Formats: sequence, C-alpha cells, structure tokens
Amino acid sequence: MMNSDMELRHLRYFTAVAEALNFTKAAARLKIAQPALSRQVQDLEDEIGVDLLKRSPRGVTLTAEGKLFLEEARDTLKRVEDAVLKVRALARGEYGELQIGYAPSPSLELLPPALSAFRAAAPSVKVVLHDLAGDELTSGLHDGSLELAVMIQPSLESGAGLEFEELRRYPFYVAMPAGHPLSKLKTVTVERLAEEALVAFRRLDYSEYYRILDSIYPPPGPRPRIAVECDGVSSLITEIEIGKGVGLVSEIFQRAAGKRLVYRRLSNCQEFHRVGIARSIKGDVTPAGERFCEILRKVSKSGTSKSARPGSV
Amino acid sequence: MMNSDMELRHLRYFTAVAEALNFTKAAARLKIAQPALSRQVQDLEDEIGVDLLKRSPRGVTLTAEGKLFLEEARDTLKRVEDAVLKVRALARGEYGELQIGYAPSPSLELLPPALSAFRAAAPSVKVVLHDLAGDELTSGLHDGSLELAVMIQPSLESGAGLEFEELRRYPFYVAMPAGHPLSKLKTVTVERLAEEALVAFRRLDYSEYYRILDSIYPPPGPRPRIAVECDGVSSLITEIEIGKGVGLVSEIFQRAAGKRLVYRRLSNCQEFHRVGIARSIKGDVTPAGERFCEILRKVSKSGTSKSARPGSV
DNA sequence: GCGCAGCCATGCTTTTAAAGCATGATGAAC
DNA sequence: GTTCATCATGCTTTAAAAGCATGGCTGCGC
Repeated sequence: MMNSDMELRHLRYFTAVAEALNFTKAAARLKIAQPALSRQVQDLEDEIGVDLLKRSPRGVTLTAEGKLFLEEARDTLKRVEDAVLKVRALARGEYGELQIGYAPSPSLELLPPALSAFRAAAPSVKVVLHDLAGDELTSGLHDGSLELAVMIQPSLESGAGLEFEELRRYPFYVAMPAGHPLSKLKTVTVERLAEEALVAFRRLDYSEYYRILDSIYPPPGPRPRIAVECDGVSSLITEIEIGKGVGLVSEIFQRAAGKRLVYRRLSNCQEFHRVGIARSIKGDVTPAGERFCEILRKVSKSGTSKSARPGSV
Repeated sequence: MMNSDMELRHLRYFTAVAEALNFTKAAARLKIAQPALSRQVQDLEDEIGVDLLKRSPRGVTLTAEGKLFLEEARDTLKRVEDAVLKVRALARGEYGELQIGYAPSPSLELLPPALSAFRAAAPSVKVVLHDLAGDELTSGLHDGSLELAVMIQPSLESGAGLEFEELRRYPFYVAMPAGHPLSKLKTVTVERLAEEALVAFRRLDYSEYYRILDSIYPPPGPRPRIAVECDGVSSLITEIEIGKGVGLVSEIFQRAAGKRLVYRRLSNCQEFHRVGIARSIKGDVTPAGERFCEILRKVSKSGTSKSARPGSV
C-alpha cells in the first residue's frame, strides 16, 4: 500500500538525476522534458517521504538518504535486467539445471563427448549427472527427478510413459575367463550359449537385461541357466573371472571392462543392445534438455565408433 | 532499450497471477479488472520475449521460465521495499554508520551510557568509535572522517570551523606520587603549583592542554616548568610515579587513572576542564548523529556524577 | 453428446497519469 | 544590478492503463 505506486521508472529517473546532478541534463539524456522529470522525482520523494536531493539553482546534490537510495536503485535496476537475461538464457537452453541420468558403460561412447560439447555450447547450465542402474533411471524419469537419461532401451513395463530414441546399437558378445572352453570358438551361437551357466544382472535393478534375454530366448524354449545375479558391472566381471559362468554383454561392455575377460561374438543373434535417450512423455522438456539431446544426436552420428548405427542393420 | 518499459507493476501483477494460478482471482486480489491484468502480463511476456505462463481454460501454470522469473520478481519487489524502509530508517537516524571520535578519559562518564542507550534506540546504526588524541579529533572533524567527537573543548586555532557544546566541566587537580611534599597540603594553590616541575602532554597532540595552561598561567607570568612531555595518559602516570614532576589533571582523570597517584585539588582556579560534543560547522549532520547528540545531552543531565554541570559554576 | 460453467482473450471506451510546453521563481556569478 | 542557468508550477496534450462488454475455448456433468 505504502509504496504501491513506485515504479522502475522512478528508479531510472532518479538514478539519471543522481548521476548528472542536474535535472536539465538528466532529462536530455532520458529524452524527456525537464518538468516531467522534476515531477517524477518529486513523486518518488513524496512516496518515500524523505528528501533524496538538495536542489539549488546550480544543480542538485545528493542527501545521505539519496546516496543510499541511489545504490539501492542501481542495484534493483541491474537485478531486473539480469533477471530478464537469465530468463531469456533459460529459454534458449543456456541457463538452468539439467538432471541427466546415465548407465555408465552403455553411455561410454556418447556421454563424454556430448558433455564436453554441451559445456562449450551452454556453459551456464549446471549439468547434474546421476550414475544409476537401469530401473532407477526409468523411475527417475517418471518422477521427474531426471529430465533425460542415456541408457539401454527400457523394457515395456518400466518404459511405459517414456519415449526412447535409439542412438546406437551394439551386437552381443559372450564374456568368459581366459581359457574357457568357448574361447576356442571364433563365435558362439545362441544355441550353444543356451547350454552355459550365465552370470546375469539382478532382475530388480536391470529389468531390461531380462527383456533382452526373453527376446533372444523366448520363454518356453531352452535358455542358459542363471548361475548368479550381480548388482553391477564390476561384480559381474569378478563372478565371470572366478568361473561361475559366462556373461552376455554388448560390444560396448568390452571397452568399459578392459582386458580381464575374453569375448566371443554371439553369432546368430538378431537382437541388439540399443542405447539412446529416454525421456518422460509428458514431462517438461527444458530448452537445455532439448539442446543436450540435439548434441547427443550429433555426437552419435559423427562418432568414430565402428559399431553399427540404428539405420545400418 | 530492450526492457525500458518494464515496470514494477508488471512484476507485481505477474507475481499475483503466479501465486493465484488464475487471472480472475489474481485480478480480484489486485482490485483491477481481469482483462487489464491479462494485458499487462502479456506485455511483460512480450517484453521479455518468453512465455512465462501456460494458459488453459481452467487456470494457468508456470513454465520453467515463469518459475525462474517469479523468484526474481519476488526478490526484486522485496528489495525495493527494503530499500524504502532503509532510507526511511536512515532519515529517522535508525540506520547507517556513525563515526564518533572520543578522548578516552574525558568521555568516561558520558560515552559508555550514551552508547548503550543509543544501541537500544537505534540498533541498526553501526557506530564506529575512534579513540584519538585531542588534535587528531579536531582534524578528523574537519576532514569529515568523524561526524562528531566527545572531547575537551578544543583550542581556538584547532577549533576553528567547529562548534563545541559543553556537557560537563571538571575542576583541576594536581597529581603526584605518594609521599610528595605537596601531598601534605589539603589543596594546592595556582601559585604554589607554579613552582613545581610539570609532567605535561605533548604540544603536538594536545594543544588544548596548552590552551588551559595559558589560561591558568597567562604568558608573561610565572608558570610550572615543563619537565617532560608525554604522548598519552599511561606515560603521564608513569613519569609522575617515578618523580619527574607533578601533573595537572582534571577530576575525571582520577577515575580513569586509578590509585597509582595521589591527587590534591587546585584550589584558586577558575578554569575548568570542559568536556562536550564537537562537530564540524558545515558538515552533514546525519539524523543518527543528531540522535546520538540528544542522547548524550540526556545522559549528561541525568548523570550520577558529583561533578559540577555547565550551569552550576 | 450437449449444454453449462469457468476462464482467458479481444475490441472498444473511459479514466488516469505521464509527457510536453510555456512561464515563473531563485540564487550564484559577473 | 543584471544575467544566466537551474529547478518548480500551471495548463494542455498524449499515451497508456483500467474498465466494460463480449466471444471463444475446454472440461465437466447431466
């Protein structure tokens, strides 16, 4: 109520007068007539109830109150200007916060180059990365705590309400310890693998693994026996290393896992490890998120990988 | 140019809509018609060039940009309001900074109670105290680094351009070590003191001391021999203690110095140690400074001291 | 499925207030 | 004392915000 008709105009005008220390010159700079300026500044002083300027026939001087108010007015004006710039930057995808989930090994080829390109394109966006297991990613996308995720295509159930955009596909390999019988073969057939014991991921955290398994080995038929379920990549490697069984992994896994294991191509398999962008169908897509996706697509196309791309099956 | 006709009104209106999530209700709360509100918010969005709200026939929702701008708008409005309050507080003497100089012993009775009363009356004023020698006070007042000082009445030369308001006057005493011949007398006459060696202050820093000396002992006549000049109270006490001479000090000095010395009243002396407020004649007197002076006067009147007050000579 | 209610936008008018113009008052400098 | 620059005041013009009436959209309930 008390200052309800103070406007930024008053601050702009007062600031101009305080800088010029002269109404006439300030009015010229503002491109308005001097009496209009005088009146607006008077209105401001009336509103505050304090004299901000001492008028004299040779110009004006600031009172102590005027000095204080000048600082505040400048600060406020700058703040408003910055607010507008921020909002515009946000709209252009160059400001804000971006919550990105990712599955570490599958995103190995895509995320690091995309992050560095994005950092160059939008340095004011704060990217928050979340290294999560498959189903933690889908739930994060659903509840909105993640805006997008770079991950393996989710299973139908957990992927409901999400859209998935495939960027890369990788053929499957069988991982085994050095000296394993299968290592004598050049490639392993689906049927041959069905006879092996399998070191798998935990169903709870990696339902997409079971989607793939179901797809390669449709339920009633024979499939590898699951010897143990692991909660992550490193335990998977260890379990295979100590001979609990073989692993069914994608090409990209090899690069992530290093040389502790031996790999053989799963030869007659039409299924691929599909890696791409997952997003909630109805979630707000921020411009920053959109921009990040564009960069991911570009990185994916221009990538130096030898692996097949979506179109080249 | 780009946001030169954005006004606080736009921020107020947008904030109201963002809070009500409904133009109609927000308009009612603002006591304006709904179309006026719609148009102002539209103007704001046009100005920024970004959609802040998503309209639907059942209300509005904030876009991500809208959320960001809402925070900024609230912040700006609060800032403006605070600025006005600060300026008003400054005008009332309840805000700002107050540079006060003081001479430690003479202000002993006045300053501590005044400071605590002022602190209670104007807690937001930052009081900066400067413990300085006599002539440092006067120069500080002249150059504007001090707004006021509680001190002994300055000499004519150094006090030019300053106004002095006497608050208290104290009779003079002769300070001497225990066992000094003068200590056998009940009081010391001016003539008797003229025969003694005097431990004085440095002329450079304490010209008012010499003003007083000249007043008690007008120049051509006899006066105490100055044995040594000291740069402060503690060295004065020490020099007297070790027998270099006696000191000419005021009643208030005793309380500051404690019981290391013995004091005898200077009996037939019309001169007093005058303590009060010194200010620059043309300097800006801030309301806080004015207020502090009022409190000083009140403290001085209501003080419990046994010393004479200005009127009661 | 259709009408109704709630909500927001648009077109036009009215009202408010800012801007402009002419002039007057003031005090410092010459 | 005159002059000049500077700010204030009175009145008019202009611009913009507010108001009013209305129309269109959409979701909900009958």
